[in-house]
Amino acid sequence: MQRGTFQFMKSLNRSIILNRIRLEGPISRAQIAKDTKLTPPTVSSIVKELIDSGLIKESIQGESQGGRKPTMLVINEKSFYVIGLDAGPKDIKTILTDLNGGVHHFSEKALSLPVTADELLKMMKSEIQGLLDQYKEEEDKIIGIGVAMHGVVDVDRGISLYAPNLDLRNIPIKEELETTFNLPVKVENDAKAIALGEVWFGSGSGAASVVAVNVGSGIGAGIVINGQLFHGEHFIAGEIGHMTIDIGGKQCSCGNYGCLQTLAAGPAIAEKAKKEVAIGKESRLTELSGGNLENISGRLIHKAAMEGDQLSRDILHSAGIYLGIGLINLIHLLNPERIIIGGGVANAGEILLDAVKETIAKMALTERAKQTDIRLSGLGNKATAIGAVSLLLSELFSIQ
Amino acid sequence: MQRGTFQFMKSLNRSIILNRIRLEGPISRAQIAKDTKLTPPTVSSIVKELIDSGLIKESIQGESQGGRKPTMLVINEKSFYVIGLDAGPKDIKTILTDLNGGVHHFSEKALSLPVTADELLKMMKSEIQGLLDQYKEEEDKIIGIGVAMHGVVDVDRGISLYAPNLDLRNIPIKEELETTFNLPVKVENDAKAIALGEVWFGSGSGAASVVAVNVGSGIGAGIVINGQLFHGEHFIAGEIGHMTIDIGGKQCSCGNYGCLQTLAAGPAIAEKAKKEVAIGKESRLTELSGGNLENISGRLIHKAAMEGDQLSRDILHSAGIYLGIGLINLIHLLNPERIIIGGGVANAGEILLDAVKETIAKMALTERAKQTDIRLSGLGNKATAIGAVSLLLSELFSIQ
DNA sequence: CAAGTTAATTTAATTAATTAACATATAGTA
DNA sequence: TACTATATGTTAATTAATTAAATTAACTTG
Repeated sequence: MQRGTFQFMKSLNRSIILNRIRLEGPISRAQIAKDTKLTPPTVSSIVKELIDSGLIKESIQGESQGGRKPTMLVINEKSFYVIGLDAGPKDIKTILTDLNGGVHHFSEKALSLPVTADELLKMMKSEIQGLLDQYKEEEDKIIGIGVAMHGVVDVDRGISLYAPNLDLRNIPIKEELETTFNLPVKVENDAKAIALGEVWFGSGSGAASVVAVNVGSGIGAGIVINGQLFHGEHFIAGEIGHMTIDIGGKQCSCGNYGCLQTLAAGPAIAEKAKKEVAIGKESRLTELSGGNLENISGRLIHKAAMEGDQLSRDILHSAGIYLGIGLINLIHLLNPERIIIGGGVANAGEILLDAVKETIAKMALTERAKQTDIRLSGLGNKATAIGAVSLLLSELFSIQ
Repeated sequence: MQRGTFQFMKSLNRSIILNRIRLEGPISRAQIAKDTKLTPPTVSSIVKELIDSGLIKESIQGESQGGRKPTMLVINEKSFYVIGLDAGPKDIKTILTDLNGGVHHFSEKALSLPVTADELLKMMKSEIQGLLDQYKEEEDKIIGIGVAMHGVVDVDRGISLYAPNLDLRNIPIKEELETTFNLPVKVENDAKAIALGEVWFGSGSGAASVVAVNVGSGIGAGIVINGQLFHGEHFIAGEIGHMTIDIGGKQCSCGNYGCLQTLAAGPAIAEKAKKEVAIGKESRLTELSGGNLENISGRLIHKAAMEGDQLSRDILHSAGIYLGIGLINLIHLLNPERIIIGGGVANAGEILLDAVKETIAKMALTERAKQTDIRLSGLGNKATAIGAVSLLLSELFSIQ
C-alpha cells in the first residue's frame, strides 16, 4: 500500500515529466508545465535532475511564440541500453535496444530440442555474454535484462512456472541471470511482454487500454491498462486460447472442447487445409506443398492466400470469424480501447483482419463496441524481444 | 493525470488511515502507524482531522500490551447516511444506510409498465422525497444518492444510455436528481454496483480482485480490482451474458447464437423445464405450477429442487455447468481472486454453486485457477440497493 | 513504588511543491 | 534603434506536509 511521502510525490512527478518527454518530445519545460499543471519551478528542478541522470537532454531551440525561444527536451536515447530475450520454444532471440526502442543488435539461435532447464539457462547466458562481449563500450550503460517466455510466469519471483511447449517447470530465470550478470532481470509471459511492447513501440501507442492478441501455434493475450500490465491473481490473465466458444466442438490439447485455439490458431488452420486438400479440393496448396500434405502450414496457407488461392482465403476468413467471436467475448468482458493482433497467423494480414472486424461489427452489443479499434501488430518477429525490453523501460520510466 | 502535491499526499494518507479503521477497526493510532508505515505524528494529525470531520470516533480503551492502554478508533457510523436506489426493471427499491452499511430503511415500489423516462424520474424523486420526509432529523447528514440501473450507464455523466428492459435511452439521472435534491448523485450499472456492494458489505470483503456475477433474467458481471470498479472504455466491461460459448447454439435476443444467457439465465432454465414437463417428464413442477406451464419460473424450479425434484435439480445442475464454462472463460481472461454469484437464479444456492465449482475444478487450466474462490452473494434482494450506496461510500473513503 | 513499556503528542528539522519576483530572449512596433 | 509585450526559465521565499527526536501520559510488573 503506497503511502504519501515526499519521495513518492517527487517520483510521481518525475514519472509524469519523463513520460511526457518520451511521448510528446521534443517539448519545452514551459509546455510540460502547462500540460501537466505542474508549476514551472517544479518542472525545471526535476528536469535538471533528469538531465543529470542522463535520461533526457536538451536539444534544439524551438520556434519563438512571441517571446524567448523554448529549449526543447528529448529522451537521451543513447545513454542507456536494455537487453531483451525472446526465449521461444524453438529458438532464443536476443536484442539490444536504446531507450527509444532503437534496435542495435538482433540475433536468433535455434534451440536443440528437447532441452533441459539447465541447458536453456546456459544458452540464455551464453547469448547474453556474447552480446556483452560485442558491446563492451556500452556495457556499463546496460540497465537490465528482460526475458519473455511462453507459459505461466511468476513475475514477482521471476520464475517460469510452466512452459508446456518445452515441457519445463519452475526455471528460476531471474535468480540465475541476476547472479551471473549482476543486472536487474525481469521475466514475463510472452503474450504479456508483447502487449507492453506494442504499447511502448508498436500499434498500442496512445491507447489507455490495450489487449494484444498473439495468434501462433496457440493464442494468448496481454492486457495493458493505463500503461500497466494486468496479471490477474496468479499470472494467467489473458489466456484466451482456451476460451470455450463451441461447447460441442473438437477436443483441445487441454482436454476441454471447442477452445478458441482449436478453431483459429495456426495448427487448426493447417489441419483444416490438409483435410480439404486430402479430399481433393482444388487449391494452390497442392502445388506449393509439393504434394506432401505435411508441408502445409499456416505460413504456406498465408502465401497461397496472397497468391489468390480461394481455399486458403476461405480458411483464413473463417479463422478470422472464430477469432472475432473470441474477441467479442473479450470486448464484452474487458471493453478495451484497442485490440492488436500479432503472431504468426497475423501475417495473413488484411484477410484475417477484415474477417475479425466484420465479425465484431456484426456481433458486438453496442455501437461503440462494434467500432473497437482493431489493428495488426507492426513489430514483426521482434515483437516478443522488444516486449522483453519494454519490461525494463516501463520500470525505468515509472514511479520508483 | 494525478500529479504529486501536498494535498494529494495527505489525501492518500487520509484514505489509507480511514480504510484501515473501517476494515480493521477498532484499531489504535499506534497500530495504524505500524501497519501502514506512516509515522505516529502523521497518523495522529490525520486522525484528529477525521474525528473533527465526524467520520471516525474514539471508542473504548484497548487492552494494555504492557504499557499505556491504546485508544481504539472506529467508524462513526451514525454521522452520515446514504440513499441507495435500485431502479430495477420491475420496481424501485429505496434504501437508507449508515456508514457501516447498516440498513435504516428499505422499501419497494412497483413500476407500472410501460414507463417513460420522465415517469421513471418522477417516481425516483418521489421515493427519495418520501425518505427525506421520513428522516428529517438525519436529513443534513445524508451525503448523497446512489442509483443502480440495468443496461449501459455513462458513469461520468450519470446518464442511463440504454435500459433495454424498459426500452429507454439517455435518461439524465444524475443531472435531474442533483438539481432536485442538491446532493451528489452517482449512477451505475446494476451488476457493477452489486460488485462494489459485495466488496464493501458482502462476500467480496478482503479480496484484491472480485468479479460479482448476477444471474437473473440476464447475466451481468461487475469487476472490482483493488477496490475500484472496472468500466472499460465505454462502460460495458463485464457484459458476460452475451458471451458466446456455443457457436452452434440457440439464437439469443441479441441476434447472436449460443450466448451464455441462453443457457444459464432464469428464462432459459424456465424454458427448458417447460419443455420437459410438456413432453410429460415426471416432476414436482407439474403439481407446483398448478398445471399451467406458464407458472414455471426460475423461482419455482428452485423451490421444486429444494423439495428434491430430480428434473429441477438436473436443470439447475446443467445451468451450473454452463455458467461454470462462462466463468472459466472469465477466469482465463481476468483471473480474479474471487467470484461471487448472486441474483435470482443464485437462490438455487448449493445445487448451482456445486455444479459451477465442479466445472471450474475440472476445466480450468492451472491448479490455482481450479481453486478459484467461488461464493454465493449474501446480500439477498438488497444487493443492488446496497451496491448503489457503496458508490458514494467508496468515494467518501477514497482519495479526494 | 521504581523501572520498563507502550501510546500518543509536541517540537524541530526536513522535504519538495508553490508563489512571487526576476532575468532572459525574442517578436513586434514605433 | 529603442521600446513594449510576451514567452521562457530561474532564483528566493513561503508553505504544506512528513519525519525524527524528545516528551508526556498511562499502564504493567517485579
